[in-house]
Amino acid sequence: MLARLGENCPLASSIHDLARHLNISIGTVSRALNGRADVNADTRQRVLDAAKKLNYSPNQSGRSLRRGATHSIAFMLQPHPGDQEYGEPFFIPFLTGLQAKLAESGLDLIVVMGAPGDYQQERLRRVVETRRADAVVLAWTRREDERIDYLTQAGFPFATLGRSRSGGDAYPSLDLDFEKAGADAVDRLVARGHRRIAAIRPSLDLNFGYLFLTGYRKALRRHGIEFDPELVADGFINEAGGYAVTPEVMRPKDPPTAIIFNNDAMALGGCKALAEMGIRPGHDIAVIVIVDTPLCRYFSPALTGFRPPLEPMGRRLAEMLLASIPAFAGPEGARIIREVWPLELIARDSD
Amino acid sequence: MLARLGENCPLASSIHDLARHLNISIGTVSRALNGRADVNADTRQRVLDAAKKLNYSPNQSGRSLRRGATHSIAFMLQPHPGDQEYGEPFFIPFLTGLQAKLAESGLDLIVVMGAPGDYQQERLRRVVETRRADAVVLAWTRREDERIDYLTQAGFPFATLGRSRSGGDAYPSLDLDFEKAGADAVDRLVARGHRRIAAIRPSLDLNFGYLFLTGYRKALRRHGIEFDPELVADGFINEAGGYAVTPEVMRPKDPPTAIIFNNDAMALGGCKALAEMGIRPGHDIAVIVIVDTPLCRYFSPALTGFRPPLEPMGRRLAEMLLASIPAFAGPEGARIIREVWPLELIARDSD
DNA sequence: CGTTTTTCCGTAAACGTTTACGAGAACACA
DNA sequence: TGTGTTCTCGTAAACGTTTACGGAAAAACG
Repeated sequence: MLARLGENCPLASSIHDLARHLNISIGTVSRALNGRADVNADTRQRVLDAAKKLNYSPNQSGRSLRRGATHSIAFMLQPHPGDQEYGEPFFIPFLTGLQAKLAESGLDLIVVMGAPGDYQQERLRRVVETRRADAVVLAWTRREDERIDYLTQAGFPFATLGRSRSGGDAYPSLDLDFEKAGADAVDRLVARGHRRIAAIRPSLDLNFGYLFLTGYRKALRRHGIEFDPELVADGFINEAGGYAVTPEVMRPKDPPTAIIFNNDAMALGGCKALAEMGIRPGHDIAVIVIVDTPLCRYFSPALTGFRPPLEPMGRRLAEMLLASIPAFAGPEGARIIREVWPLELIARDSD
Repeated sequence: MLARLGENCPLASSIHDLARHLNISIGTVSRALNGRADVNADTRQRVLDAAKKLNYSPNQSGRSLRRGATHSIAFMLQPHPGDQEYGEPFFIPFLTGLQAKLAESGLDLIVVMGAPGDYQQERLRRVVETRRADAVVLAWTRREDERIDYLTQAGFPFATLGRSRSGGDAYPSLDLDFEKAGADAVDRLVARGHRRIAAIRPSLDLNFGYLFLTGYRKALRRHGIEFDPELVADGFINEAGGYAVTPEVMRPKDPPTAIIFNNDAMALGGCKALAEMGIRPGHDIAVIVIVDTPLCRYFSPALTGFRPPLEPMGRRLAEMLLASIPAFAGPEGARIIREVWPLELIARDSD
């Protein structure tokens, strides 16, 4: 036996209470509430009034059970291994947009926390198997992503923030053009006279790190610069990771004159490491961040980088997810939309 | 009509399927699954085996409906007004601890997003009225908090991260000793020769900002320093807020020689503003942060501050919440626990 | 006025669980 | 053998909805 509402909870009226109060049947009450056509306009109004007066709101469990749908979408939020003290601020604006758009369709957004490290498989199964949500939204996509394989194989609706090679094109996805951003960063640095350009990436198989490096290498080749693996390092995708891994690329002989960091947290940690080595970002070395946040703007020096439009991305991915689900898509039918958004470089003081 | 699972979803077995497969009644299956005593050990094993084989897992809606409990706890996550681009990383480790402890009791943690600005009242009502969760956890407590009034009046179980004057002592709460931290910061600065000490707080009525200022003022008085309201400023609780508001306390005549920031984001924004004024934190002015995060450690200079033990706090608050709910509390019965944890100053380079 | 259509509403089943109740079988005891 | 107890299981109701179905009353039509 688990928690029950207190007896003094004034919000426990059911559809039966309304029916009794109005002396009509529960069927009529339900139809009136759901706006069906076969109910008299007058009785509908009486039901609506009574609902407001008795503070009625539908029991979610009952409704879900009957409808076979929960009216909610789950976002899988995953602390990364190494994030004991600090998390990813990236998602809050994204979730704000996601929830705003979902709310317009009467859907709730729930965020499901996983334990660090298990990469969500277990949590995801739980959400799917207990039918806690009608669809899920995934982030941190990997190149090969077992979550995507699982969901497609299970026939469970989902959408992803980020691309993957898994699952074909059968699901909606929204991603940023990290490949182009990587190339743009190199172009800009080369135009400013740099030839030795390092790259700091998150470890794991995160796809955006892969895409970034692809663009980086292509641009180097285009400029006739030979790729030097010693100038690339992978680390935890947080401050500690950037801090730990940046010294690795600062080779004693022929060190880089510029570093591209894959995200803001790693850049902040990396700049700390540089400072401790007596190297001043923006003066002694150029720094560009691929995925920045306002943190980078308020850093000294303000870091040049690409700002992802997180809130619009959340809204858009919600639209795309809904469009892919037959029950939600309009008369034109369900369709899978995949988008890759451009990333715009914002020049600040660090390069 | 909303989304339904795809037909190829292999996870749709119900208790009836198990019963049919084993040629026994659904009652027995349910009892076996729930570990009740009145079922033969042999049949129980057969049920368990079949459940695994048919990939059974209980339908959450059905269970919730029957039990009158959802087996899940909701955390209300709220983007602040002004957080268009960036969110609060503070909560991820807290949520990690919360979910870890709840999972030990078989409970799910769901995070409910609100829209920025409405301060959750509407979302909260929705969660409570549709009975989406058995209890909720609140953060960002204000001195007078209508959410707390609402929940106590509704008799709905909840716990808070942070204290409030609302609702009496009828609910569990876990807070940090911001008053002592504020005083400790002043003590440390005074011991280092400072007499003009500014304070930057979040606006709104957030209780921890109030507590901090109380400690600050008490310590000033203890040291015989007159309180100067011109050295106190309130702003949005993010980088932009710190950036915007810090110049206000840098009065041309008799400026402060030290600033205490209430949290990490405001401190980072504030340091940016200082840098643009040609004032170097750690050299020209001392800086202390009351609630820091690893960001402060990786900043240059590393900011002196107090680190909240977020993950343990999450675990503890889960324990406290569970202990307050009769259905969960052990034989000793439900009890309300309220705790205030000390905050330890970690000296770094900024003061 | 008789017939057909429309409007409106009540009845009851169903969604997947849990659980109170009772019944049959097996067993113990006198 | 008769009575009482224990073990195990099936039956059925209940949780709060939604909805297919049918029927009564009203309206429309000839």
